[in-house]
Formats: sequence, structure tokens, C-alpha cells
Amino acid sequence: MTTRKTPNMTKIRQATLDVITVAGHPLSANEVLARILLPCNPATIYRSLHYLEGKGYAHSFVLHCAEHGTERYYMATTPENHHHHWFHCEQCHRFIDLGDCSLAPLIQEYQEKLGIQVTRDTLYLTGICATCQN
Amino acid sequence: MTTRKTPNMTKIRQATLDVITVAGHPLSANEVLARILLPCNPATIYRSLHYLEGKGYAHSFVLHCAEHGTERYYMATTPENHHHHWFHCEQCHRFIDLGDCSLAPLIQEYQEKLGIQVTRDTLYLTGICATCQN
DNA sequence: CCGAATTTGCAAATGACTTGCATTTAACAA
DNA sequence: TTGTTAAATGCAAGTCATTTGCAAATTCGG
Ligand SMILES: [Mn+2]
Ligand SMILES: [Mn+2]
Ligand SMILES: [Zn+2]
Ligand SMILES: [Zn+2]
Repeated sequence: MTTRKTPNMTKIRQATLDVITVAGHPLSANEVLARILLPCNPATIYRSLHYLEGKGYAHSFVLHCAEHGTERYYMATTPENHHHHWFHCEQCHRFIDLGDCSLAPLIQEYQEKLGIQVTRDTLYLTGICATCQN
Repeated sequence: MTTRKTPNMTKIRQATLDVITVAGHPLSANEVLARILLPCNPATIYRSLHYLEGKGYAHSFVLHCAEHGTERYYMATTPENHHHHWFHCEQCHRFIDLGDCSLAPLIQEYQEKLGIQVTRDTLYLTGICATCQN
């Protein structure tokens, strides 16, 4: 058997994590690329985000917005590891934090009633934010 | 001014609607293409699904599944026009109907608290269905 | 510093979906 | 029924987020 080296938190990976942590809301790969300080290839950003998600430092969901199309958005995992849901404004494209996921009881109910094992829930709302309504 | 003709429910559009109606659960464009009886070009299926959604005969959501990737899934609008949410099994890729959307109170709460206008909610669960758990 | 394993850059590939354009179909007035 | 014309479709090329193959660069352990 070969000794396997521990994958490293490289500069780029750390910088990627810093970007999504500082942002405080979901960012697409392109947005991370635009904000990262180190010179970096797009492919590396994707790989970096995969790495972070695999390690549990980040999580993501796929959101579709008419103007930006379908993209995966990443956010840093919170210390408590609670997952949040988000509202996305179709006008200014800002995200608003809807707070901790409150679907646990609902999911539990579905699991019991249908015998399913829920691994993941995806919920997001879209519409117009307060500011954009004038 | 020119007189505009009413867009038509063509054979292909009707056949597309039939396919998603009979299925009773969300189908991707490719699945529709595989099930439609008429000879038909993929691009026409996409256009057809857009048409149906625009007319309110169908609605859709974007779902990501590790194996099938990110795709838009369409279902026929129910007579009552209630929208349902779905569970998708990551193993057998079947959908299980979770019933009418029960997020209205939650959404109402968010709208009032945050001043947002929610246009659309996307919620789906993924995991392993009862059958696939053995 | 050395050699092996991991990362990264770069370019090409992928896959869902869209679009331009020529052709076919269908609405409808004559 | 028929001619005129808008709308629908087929086909091929384009778009765009994301992935992947491979060679060069970096890093870890000794
Ligand atoms: Mn957006
Ligand atoms: Mn699937
Ligand atoms: Zn806004
Ligand atoms: Zn299953």
C-alpha cells in the first residue's frame, strides 16, 4: 500500500474559503473568481470549491435566476454548521438570509410517512426585495 | 397595425403536454423526448415546454442530481393549480410526490418580516427512497 | 536537495439549453 | 379552394457553466 499524503489547504483553497466567508452570502464560482486576490485559473476555482465542500468547509446549492441562468452558489459553513436558506432578488440579484432551516419537522414527517431517507433539502425563494420594490 | 394570430396548440405541443400529464411526475426535456410519439427535434421539445409553461399548462423547477446533473423538470399543471414539491431518489431516480406546497405561512412570514415579494419558491428533497433502502 | 504525489494552468471536451435561418405548416381572408 | 403570411419546426451552430486530460509547477517527506 502507498502512503497517501493529506490533501493540503493550499493558498488558493484558503483564499477561496476566505472569499466566501467574508461575503457572508452565496457566491457563484464566477463571483469567487472576481473577488479572489491571487491570480487563479477558473478551473482551479471550481476544483477549489469542490475541495472545500468535500471537506465540509463550504456547502452549495444550485439556483436558477432568469438573468444569470443556472449556477451553483457556495457559502462558508457556519461554526454551528447550521444550514440556511436564502431569498434571491430577481432585480438586484442580492441574497437575503432567511435564517436557519426550519424544515426539520416537515422532513421528519415525510421520512416517517413515506419511508424515505432525506439526505438533503434544497429550498430558496425568489422575487423582489424590499429595496427594489421602491 | 398587423393582426396577430393566436399561437396554436400544435400537435407537438399537445403531445408534449400529454406526455407530462400521463407521467404524473416531473420529467426532463430528454425524458419527454424519449416518450413522445411524434418524430420531433430536441429543440422543438425545449420550445414546446417553454410554450406550455408560458401558457400555464406546465411548470418546472431545476433540480440537481449527482448522476444526472442539473436539469429542468416539467410537470403538468393540476386542475386546482396547486404546486407540489417532490422527493428525488438519488439511487433509482424516481420522484415521490410530497403533496401540496405547505410553505405559504412560512413565506408569508418572510414577506412581512423582510418586506420581500416572493414570486416563486423552489423546494425539493433528495435522498434514498424506501425501496432503495431495502 | 531528491523523488513522489498533489496542485495548478491551459485548452479541449461536455452537456443542457438556445438561437439563426431556411423550410414547412397552418390560419384566414378573398 | 387558394393565395398570403405568420407561426412552428428542423437542423446546425452557438452559448455557458462546469469538467477533464495532460504537462508544468509546487509541495511533502526524507
Ligand atoms: Mn441572479
Ligand atoms: Mn436523477
Ligand atoms: Zn433587489
Ligand atoms: Zn429509489
